[in-house]
Formats: sequence, C-alpha cells, structure tokens
Amino acid sequence: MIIKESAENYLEAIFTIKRAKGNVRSIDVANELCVSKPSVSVAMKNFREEGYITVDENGYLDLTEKGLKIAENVYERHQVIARALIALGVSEETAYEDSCKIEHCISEESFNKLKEFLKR
Amino acid sequence: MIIKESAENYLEAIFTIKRAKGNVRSIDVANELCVSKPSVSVAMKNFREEGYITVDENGYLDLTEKGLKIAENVYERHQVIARALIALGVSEETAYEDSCKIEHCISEESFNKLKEFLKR
DNA sequence: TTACGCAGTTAGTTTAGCATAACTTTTACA
DNA sequence: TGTAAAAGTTATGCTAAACTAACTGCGTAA
Repeated sequence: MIIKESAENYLEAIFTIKRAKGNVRSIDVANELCVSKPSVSVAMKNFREEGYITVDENGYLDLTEKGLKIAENVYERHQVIARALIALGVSEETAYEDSCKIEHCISEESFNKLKEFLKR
Repeated sequence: MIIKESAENYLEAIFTIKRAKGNVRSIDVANELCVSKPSVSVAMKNFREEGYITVDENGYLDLTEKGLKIAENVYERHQVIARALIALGVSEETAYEDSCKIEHCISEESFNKLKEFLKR
C-alpha cells in the first residue's frame, strides 16, 4: 500500500483526535475531515489490512508503530509549515488551512529549511 | 469551465514557452510538462471552446486576454514562492519543483505575506 | 512518388478520491 | 419491548486527470 495524500490526512486525523480526546472511532475521523462515513470506512479497512492501524471490538482505532510513524511525520510537517506562515504574519486559521495542503507536496529539503528558519 | 490545478499548469506552460521561444504548439506543452499528447490535446480543446486560447491554422497556440490573466497570475505565484524558498536556502531546482505544486494550494493571504517577506 | 515520421485527435481504460443509497448491528429509551 | 438513532459496511457511480492504442493529415527525403 502506497500512502497517498488522502491516506496521510486520515492517519494524521487519527493521531490528533486521539491526542485531543483520548480515543478515536471512524465517525470522528469523518467529522474531523468532513468526509463521508463510507470514505473513512474503506480507508480504515485498507489501513487495517496493511497494518497501519488496529481496531478493537468496540470500533476504537489505534495507530500501529508503522502508522504512528507516518502520522507523526505528517503532523510535524503541518506544524512547522503553519508556524512558518504565522511567523510571516499569516493568520492562524489560514496558516493551518494552507499548511494542511502544503504538507503533502513539500520536499524534505524545503521542510528542513523551514525548520531552520523557525529557529532564527 | 472551472480552472483546476492541471489547467493552471497548462496555461502557465503556454505562457513560459511563448516567452522563451516565441511560439507554442501542443507538442511543446506536452514536452514541457511531461504529459502525453492526448492529455494536452483534450485540454487545448477545452481551452479553445472556453476562450482561454486561440489556435491558428498551423497549430500555434496563443493565450487570449482571459487566458493570459490566469497564466500570469500562476506564473507570479510560482516565482514568488520559489524566490521565498531560495531566500531560506533551498536549492533553485528544489525551490522551483516545490513551488510548482505549492502555487496551486496557497491562499491569497499567505501569498501576499510571502511577497512582503521578499521585500525585506 | 511513395513512404516514413511528426503533430494532433479520438476512443477507451485506469487510478485516486470522493459521494449516495441501502443495508446490518448495536444501544438507548419511552 | 419495540422503535429509533448511531456507527459501520457494501455496492455503485461520479469526476479529474492521466494513460495507451490507433487513427488522420501533412510534409520531406530517398
């Protein structure tokens, strides 16, 4: 399974929801990302089959080590890009919206330079 | 016709090729963007029908005022984002590659802040 | 002058990502 | 205790954007 842009978003959402409220179900991901239940259902089925998440008997989702690694990586990119935009004077709301898209297409090189920029 | 991400790239390519070598045909666009001839052919047909370009009897393409407006806009975004990345220390090659993707998902607000950043 | 190669087009297929409709299963509660 | 709501699943289909295969039309060179 190749992790595509939308898959990155689903994994990141599981990560942030878990962090915010302690547990995550598919419906939470659907609400968070404003997508339909079937979209999430299909994505979670793939994640389960490929070992990115586990699902307990009550439908609660958990990231495996493999899934967590990707989620944390995407989350870090999201934060760094947003903070860089905010440092330039962009509003928080716009910064987070934009970085949610930019996080999927920025290179490692540019990402690292953004991190250096934030340290200054 | 809603101008989507790929359409923006096609219009921008027509603009930059024209500027670089004086004239543009579909095959030039295909080579520039590394897409197939049919992909360009279909896009150009839509552009023609919607008044974004004109095509002369020899197959040479020209942007209409409407098309030029979009192309220049995308081109400016491309340049500004690339220059901002370069200012942070990113290599020219990576900066242009990344900005080619970022240009399609950045907000007006962030774009303006990048422009201000470059003035400093 | 024939035949080849290039530009462009048409038709059909694929992949990613989403949607709606309709179903099951479980839980809550009046 | 029966009904309704909520969560999840399955089937189906749409749109965007690309592809390959196979065609046309045209100009040039052998």
